[in-house]
Amino acid sequence: MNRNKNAEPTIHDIARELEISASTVSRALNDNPRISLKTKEKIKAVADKLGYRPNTLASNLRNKKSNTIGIVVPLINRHFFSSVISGVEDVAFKAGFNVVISQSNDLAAKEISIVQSMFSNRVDGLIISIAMQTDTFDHLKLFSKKHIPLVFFDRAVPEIETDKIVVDDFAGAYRVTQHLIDQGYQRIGHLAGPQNLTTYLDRKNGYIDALRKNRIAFDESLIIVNTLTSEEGVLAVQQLMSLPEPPDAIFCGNDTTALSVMIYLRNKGIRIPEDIGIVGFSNEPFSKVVSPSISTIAQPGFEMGQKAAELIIRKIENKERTYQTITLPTELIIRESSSRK
Amino acid sequence: MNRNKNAEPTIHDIARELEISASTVSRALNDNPRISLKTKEKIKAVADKLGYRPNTLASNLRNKKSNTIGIVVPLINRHFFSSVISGVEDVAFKAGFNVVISQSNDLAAKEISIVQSMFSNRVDGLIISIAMQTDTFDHLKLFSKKHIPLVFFDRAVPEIETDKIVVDDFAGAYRVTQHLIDQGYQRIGHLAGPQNLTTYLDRKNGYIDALRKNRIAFDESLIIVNTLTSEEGVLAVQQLMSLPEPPDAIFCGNDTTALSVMIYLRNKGIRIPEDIGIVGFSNEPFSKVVSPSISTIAQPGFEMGQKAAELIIRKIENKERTYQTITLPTELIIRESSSRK
DNA sequence: CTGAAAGCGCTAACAC
DNA sequence: GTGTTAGCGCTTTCAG
Repeated sequence: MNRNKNAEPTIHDIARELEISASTVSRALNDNPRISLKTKEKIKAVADKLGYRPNTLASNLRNKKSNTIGIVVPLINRHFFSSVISGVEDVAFKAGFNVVISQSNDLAAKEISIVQSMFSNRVDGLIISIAMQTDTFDHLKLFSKKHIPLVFFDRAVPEIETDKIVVDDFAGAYRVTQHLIDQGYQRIGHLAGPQNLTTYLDRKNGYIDALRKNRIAFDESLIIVNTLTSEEGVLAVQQLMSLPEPPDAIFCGNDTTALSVMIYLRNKGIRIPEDIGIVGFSNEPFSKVVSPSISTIAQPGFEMGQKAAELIIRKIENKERTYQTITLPTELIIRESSSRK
Repeated sequence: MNRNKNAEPTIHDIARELEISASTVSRALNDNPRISLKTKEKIKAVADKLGYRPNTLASNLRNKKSNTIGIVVPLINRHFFSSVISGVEDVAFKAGFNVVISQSNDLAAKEISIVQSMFSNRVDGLIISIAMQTDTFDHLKLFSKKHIPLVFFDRAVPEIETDKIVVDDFAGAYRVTQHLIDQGYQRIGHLAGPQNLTTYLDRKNGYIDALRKNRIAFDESLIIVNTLTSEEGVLAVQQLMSLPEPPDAIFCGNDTTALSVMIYLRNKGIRIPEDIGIVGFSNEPFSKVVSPSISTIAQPGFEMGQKAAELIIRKIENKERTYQTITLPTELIIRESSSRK
């Protein structure tokens, strides 16, 4: 029946050509040991001749799996996230999985919509870093409920018990704060991100803990919480510098704000690191090459992606039911913006 | 039959519950006007109650389309490419398409494998920027042959007639070279990328043309061709600076090499832009914030992605058969590294 | 070692 | 406005 020119050849076409059954063809193409080498070869030859390409859609439907891993990130176009995606793709491809990708733009509504669509598309597993905004989690619980592997990376939801790949934000923040203290800075401010996200909460807590361990008085007015965009970095530093006792160092919740803060201060004639020390978080590519270069905490994005993919693939294939939280180490990178000794 | 607990409900389950036929359910869920409002509502209510989620796989198989757009880039983790991906995702999602993504790592073999896998997955269209290495195109011709929409962006294959979204590399290179000349640079070198890629070829030609129009003698020894990594940038600048008559300006084929070249020269005590002018290409995020900031050509990555997605979706939906090449304008961004006047 | 037959979940011509 | 039926292309029991 499938005789018209531009229809894709199917296993039936090649079966008919050889006057055998489609099941044999299917088995041969899947290297089923029950098929003799001879017939396998014949079948593969005809498949080639006809330009046969398996229809994965059909196979997926039949097998009730899509061979696809979904990944949703706040923003594709951000170095950390694109590194993670790259890592996921790297191992997923080698394991024969496709990767479908979407970005939430840090919007809860879009995230929900994406996640539901991925469910409908029967992704075999979902890797996600939640949007800043997201504060309801039914769309994600759906996955756990249906026993579809779910892996959080970076921004995880504490109340959902599943696999998580995070970095040790607390320790990173602690170390970078300690470093500022070691450099002789005494009055250290902090630009914090949304506190509903554990990453930013942990960073703040690491900072507070470092102050406490060093018996430095903790001053609430030195902490500013926003969403850590360039613009908000500028607003925050304005606010900090207009305090009666302005800080002599600022731990910025990410490199983006660290940079905008530095530029603002430089324009005010304030010297970095002499007058004020600046550190960031994430080790964006630019932080190494700006002047002064920015001290920061490196997060291994590519490795996180690889780990997330490895983990989810193991879950997909073994159906193992134990969850783990993998905490990857961060690295303190000391550069010019905080080195005054 | 579908009675076991953790099986997903299907339209048959909801049909049985209401003692109607599955087709009615299908039609209702797809808002087919032939179904009365009442039954639609009843059906949707039951669907909700059962937690029904359409199985897109099945629907796709039946409809012979996957609602999926494939995109393959050399490297996900590169600002320009992740911007393009972001743009593609942006419009694809709004139009109800999924985006599956893969990276070739600039390896021809991996690219071929990816593209074939995407074909087997029956992507409705493919958006691709080819790998540096790729010099055979059968895997791509397959798409044109089967009339599956194919859109090239940035790095296109001249011999395949299809839609293309490119930037005007020639004009960009011309303008940036002209800018160097306007700044009084006379002996301008060029770091070029692989010449099998039209992007890099066009950049070189734009450079040569600008020299010619300005009656500047063209010196072959001032052009170095490599793959434009940081390391190769350093090797290239070493070679250029050891010429009997070294250049007084270098047009680097991308910002990455521009940066590594600058760092090398600075370490040698050569001043930029006073002693030597540097320009790059692509406007990587870092080029704005390094010191000196790098003059460069901005390519609208996000817009390219949006355009590519719009174009391919129109092709997917209309089956229109005319191809177009959209050339997006570039923008010359003059910064410190080339401004000595 | 191979074939027949059923079915994955959905859709759409065709009937009424 | 709704039901019947067949089938998308593949896999997989069950038989032989």
